[in-house]
Amino acid sequence: MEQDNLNERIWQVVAAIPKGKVATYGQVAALAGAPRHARYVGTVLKRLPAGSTLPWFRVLNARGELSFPKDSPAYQRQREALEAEGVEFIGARVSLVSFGV
DNA sequence: ACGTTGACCTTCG
DNA sequence: TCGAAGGCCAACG
Repeated sequence: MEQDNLNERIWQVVAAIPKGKVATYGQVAALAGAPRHARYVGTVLKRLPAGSTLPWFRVLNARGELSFPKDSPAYQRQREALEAEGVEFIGARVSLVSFGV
């Protein structure tokens, strides 16, 4: 099924991230066919509808860190979810073991 | 239709 | 390695 909406294509890419792996916004955008829409990926995830089982927590920024401030509840929740999948955290950074490169 | 915002990325110092 | 500045493009008011 071809998604004409870039929005839905991003969902497919994020959903295609294997468990225990992570991807940057830039990579998700590139795999979605929009190398310049890195920011838009974040906008889409923020606008993500409730009830969607999309693994948005597997998407990090280019620095290999979470996109939320450390004092944010979402930050701790995302980090916990990633560690539960076997993601190796080095301080505030992640091994950035992408799935495709 | 215009200006501002933003879960970003890359380059320069 | 870290910090600041520029660029990019869709969504929102």
